[in-house]
Amino acid sequence: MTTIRLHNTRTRKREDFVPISADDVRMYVCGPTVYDRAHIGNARPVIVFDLLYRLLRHVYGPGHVSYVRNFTDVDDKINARAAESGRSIGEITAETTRWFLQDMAAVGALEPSLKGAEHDRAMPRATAYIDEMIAMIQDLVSKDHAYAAEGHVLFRVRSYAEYGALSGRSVDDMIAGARVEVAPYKEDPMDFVLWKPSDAETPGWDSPWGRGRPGWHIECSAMAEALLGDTFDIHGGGNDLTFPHHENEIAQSKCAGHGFANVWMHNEMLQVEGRKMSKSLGNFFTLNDLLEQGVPGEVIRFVFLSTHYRKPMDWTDKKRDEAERVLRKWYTQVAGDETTAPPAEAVDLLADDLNSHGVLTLCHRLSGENDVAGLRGALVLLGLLDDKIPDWAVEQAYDLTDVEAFLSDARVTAMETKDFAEVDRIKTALTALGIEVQMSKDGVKLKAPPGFDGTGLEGVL
RNA sequence: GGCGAGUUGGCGGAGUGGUUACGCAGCGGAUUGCAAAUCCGUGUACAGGAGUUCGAUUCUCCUACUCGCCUCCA
Repeated sequence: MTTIRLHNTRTRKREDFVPISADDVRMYVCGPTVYDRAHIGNARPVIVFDLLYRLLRHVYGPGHVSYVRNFTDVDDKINARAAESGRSIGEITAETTRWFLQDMAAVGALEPSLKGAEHDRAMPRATAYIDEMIAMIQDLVSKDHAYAAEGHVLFRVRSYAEYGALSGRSVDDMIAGARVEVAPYKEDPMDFVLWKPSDAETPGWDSPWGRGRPGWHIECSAMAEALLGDTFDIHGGGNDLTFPHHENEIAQSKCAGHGFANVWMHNEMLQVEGRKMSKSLGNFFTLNDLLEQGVPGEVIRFVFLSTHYRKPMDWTDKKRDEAERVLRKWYTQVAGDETTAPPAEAVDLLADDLNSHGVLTLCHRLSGENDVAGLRGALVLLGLLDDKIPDWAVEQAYDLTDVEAFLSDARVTAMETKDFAEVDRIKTALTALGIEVQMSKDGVKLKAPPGFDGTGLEGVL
């Protein structure tokens, strides 16, 4: 069996991956807070961990992998969005969740699944696990790892000696550098909220500490335990979550007596044209914006896969264009073929800490060798190809036979008279329309650009 | 200030203790009426310094620079 090697943030080393149970390999990835469209950066962890999910399914079998990704549907940003828009929270979270799934499906991400369970249980909504969160908080309070104060419940960070191990910082350093306004009810500035009170307008649930809502960190700890058990294999997310989110998850779960995750994986951030994406720089856009502009999801995925997940990735128009050209070529090449197992070399590359770029390089080679089956298998493994070639890459059906004949006739005449003026005129005009003109001994061949509808041809004939 | 990741040819981007991939662009050639497409060929780049070593781009340390995180942003 292929040995997968993964970089573990916890140990800062690339390690052989040994699942707790090869019968059910379990992975948890932090999902979105559903208050708005997913921006392009949100797609990176989704694509990265989708790739890992596909690799795990390939190595251990599709029925032997459990992958959970949550939706955070209780959050102050959602509350704020509801207040400013006048819409209900339920409406906003339902719509945003739908958008998220559509956008991620467009970039080839499989939906998570849980071995032996209903499919949608693998994508838990935080609000469906409030009872589990309350139970976990009660447990932490009973073990003295948490305390109630003024309607809040706070995690006592000093009670967990290992706090900071994942992100490599000491509690004292954190306090020294913290720009935190310390709430008066906190025993220690580093303590974080497990539960907070809700007023009448804010969503809330009854609890031993009064009506309130959970803090963000406890959600993932509770849902991971409920769905994957108290010890599982891989926990993933963007590297901006390493601290404090993942550090806090570890503290909560470990103190509750769970083994929690063995391997921690973090993807690097995404930049746009060399700069951090932000609304103030005007380079902020959503996945949906790109899709609406006609950028195919496969092209977006290709660009993401062309940089290793642990390196910063830059989204540029140049990369987008190049990705489209390459994919169009490959898709044309593998069209009509049957999908077979991916080349072992492709699997090995991916197994080496997800060397997706290496697999793309291999695809270039397979394409050059015209190894259609290998190329197709590799593309399927990468999630760049399903059963059929995407519509945008299918050779355009626009019939140019008449034009080909017309040009061919003119060319035959020109060959005799040695006067190529008319042929050149036609060629130039066709090229201006975006049509690719190929002339050889065998005759004339024309290729219409994507979406060509014949407009402008009357001026040529 | 602390912590983390990164720095490879014109651009993108892999990888390796000892001849550095691959893609794009460029250049040369084949082919073509000319092109396009295709094919062939072509590039002495590994941030700087010190150390370990017979030998380092690859390991260690230091410096510089870039990016991210430091209470809820993937």
